[in-house]
Amino acid sequence: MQYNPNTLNFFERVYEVVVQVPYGRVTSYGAIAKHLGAPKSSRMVGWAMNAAHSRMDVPAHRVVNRQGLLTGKHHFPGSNLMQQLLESEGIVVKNDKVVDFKTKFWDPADLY
DNA sequence: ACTCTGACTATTT
DNA sequence: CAAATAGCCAGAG
Repeated sequence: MQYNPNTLNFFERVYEVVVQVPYGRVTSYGAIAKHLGAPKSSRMVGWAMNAAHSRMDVPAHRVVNRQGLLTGKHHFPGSNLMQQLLESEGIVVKNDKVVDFKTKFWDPADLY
């Protein structure tokens, strides 16, 4: 189902994907963007996360960059809340990077 | 309508 | 391996 990259619900679509990230798993901005049919709009996904602050149902802490780096940790309250949230889910974070990211990585396509 | 910005990514130095 | 570069596109002023 190819989405039409209209500005319509771009954020909403991002949220829909992010909320589906299973407990103890993480995904990347690029993967989400690609799933939305706009692989070049990974930055928009990050931007959407920024707006997702109002959405408490959006686990933004489960979204990291392609290297498993917690690039958005500075956008969370506190200094290391993002990492703590991840670790509380069983994710091992070292040096702001998800250990075994390859294994913990979850792709929206995995649902199908 | 225009310009600036950014929670990215791939490629190159 | 770290830093710089370029492409990318939608939101905000």
